Amino acid sequence: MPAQMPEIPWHKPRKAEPRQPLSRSLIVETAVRVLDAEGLSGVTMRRVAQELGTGPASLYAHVSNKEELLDLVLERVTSEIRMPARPEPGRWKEQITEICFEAQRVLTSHRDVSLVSLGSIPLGESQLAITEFLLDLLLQVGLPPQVAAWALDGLGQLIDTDAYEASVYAERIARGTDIGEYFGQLHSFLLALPADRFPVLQGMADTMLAGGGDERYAFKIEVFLRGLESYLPAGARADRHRPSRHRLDA
Amino acid sequence: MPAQMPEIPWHKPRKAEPRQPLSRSLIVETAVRVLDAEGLSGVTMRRVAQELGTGPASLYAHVSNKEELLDLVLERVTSEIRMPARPEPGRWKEQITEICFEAQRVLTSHRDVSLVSLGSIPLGESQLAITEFLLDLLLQVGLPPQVAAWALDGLGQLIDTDAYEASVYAERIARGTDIGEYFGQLHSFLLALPADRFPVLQGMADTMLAGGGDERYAFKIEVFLRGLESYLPAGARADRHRPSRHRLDA
DNA sequence: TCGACTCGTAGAACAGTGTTCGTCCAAGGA
DNA sequence: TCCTTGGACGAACACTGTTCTACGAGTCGA
Repeated sequence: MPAQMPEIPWHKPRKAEPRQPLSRSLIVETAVRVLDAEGLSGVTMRRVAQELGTGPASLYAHVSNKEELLDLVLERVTSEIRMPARPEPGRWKEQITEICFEAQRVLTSHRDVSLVSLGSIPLGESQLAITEFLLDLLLQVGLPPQVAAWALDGLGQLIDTDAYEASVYAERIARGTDIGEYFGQLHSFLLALPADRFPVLQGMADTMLAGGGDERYAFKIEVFLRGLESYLPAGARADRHRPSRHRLDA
Repeated sequence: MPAQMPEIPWHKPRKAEPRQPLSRSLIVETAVRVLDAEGLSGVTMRRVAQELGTGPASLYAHVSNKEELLDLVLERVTSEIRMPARPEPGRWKEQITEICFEAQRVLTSHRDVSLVSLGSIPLGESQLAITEFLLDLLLQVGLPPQVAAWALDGLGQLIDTDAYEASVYAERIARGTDIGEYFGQLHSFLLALPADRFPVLQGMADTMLAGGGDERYAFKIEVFLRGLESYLPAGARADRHRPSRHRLDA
């Protein structure tokens, strides 16, 4: 065996080593890690590639777009949402509320990922599974099919929007904004409004800012579900609907 | 008067000419023009500056941020929303519905500007005026103050989200996607779902895709308003609430 | 009338971004 | 064995928001 030739110095070996072979799912996993660590704006092709010890161009063999990558990230995150075993039409409002909160819990646990879901039609596997579950539930309750179908749309928007709003808050806090001070500023801003043009708003400054995110979220869900309830045929309304008292009711 | 000295060639006059002196409102106007012509992603500091015959750095004397510029753009757009002269509690649901559609009309007439309003607290003058109007209306109807306050939150989210969703559609069309073909693909996608895991969804493909944007929008508004209605104290419910028949009611 | 002193105007540059091009290497098939 | 194929990837392109720094014109006080 002859002595090995030295490397020609300017002809470097092409790469160091990618520990694992690059793959679609590995890239998505990494992107989620970066997302959790630095937020959605931190998820750049370069950043993800760097985390994998390579350059951005390498990602494009497995993912056609940044948009597609983000869709995959969203789908992976959505798959963490744990759904109940089966629909319980007897307590459909409670069950939907629980699902909404579970969804928000998962979404907000991955920074501002919910921004991705706004304005994108949910066609991922987990997203469809959730749709299927809710649709089934609403039909079992007795809602007309068209009402159930459109209601899903609204419910999805409610979840996404609220999750995004919550994450905007969270990001603000993460960036060091004192949330108490922030609310104080908001409060005094409302109080400082000219009373001749904004009499109602100015007088209700406290009421406008009352309640935490969860409380407001629960309220919006309840309003939507009560509205849905009104579409129940008379028969279904009788046995399914046990009107739940609420402290805001008169 | 002596003959004028020639210009030293390499010592060019610092600038050509900004027709009008730069100003905050002129910049915002220009940004809106660019927005209408090229969409939100076309609104860059360079693009706006170019339209004004100058460089991006010049804008920063009047506007501290791109974020601030976009907020100003949103406020200017919002000021185009025409509100009714005064609240009419006797037909509050109809009036709110009209306002929602008017808001959507204005927002979608400026491409995808509604993306700006998602996740930003509406503190602009026109935005506050709308809030003031709706709050006044809801209180006159007889809703408890806390309900009215939180309802505004939900109503705003509904308007913004739907406007954004509509604009995503519109942008897709503007980019040349055949919308009929697109819906056809969606339809056959739903039909191709495995029937064992998505029986309901697969069977309701038509129902899921039924209805145009306006119809769906109207439905969501109606659901939310009916939900709100249920928070009316018994007394107010009697005279204010004339239950409106709806073709989807059973 | 003359400086000083602002303040709006910009060119250049910085550190990023998503994406594409063309080249390289290694594995698989004929 | 050669040839093809497809993933990897350095370099580059055309952008982005923002800052630095110098320059010009105008105003104000002396």
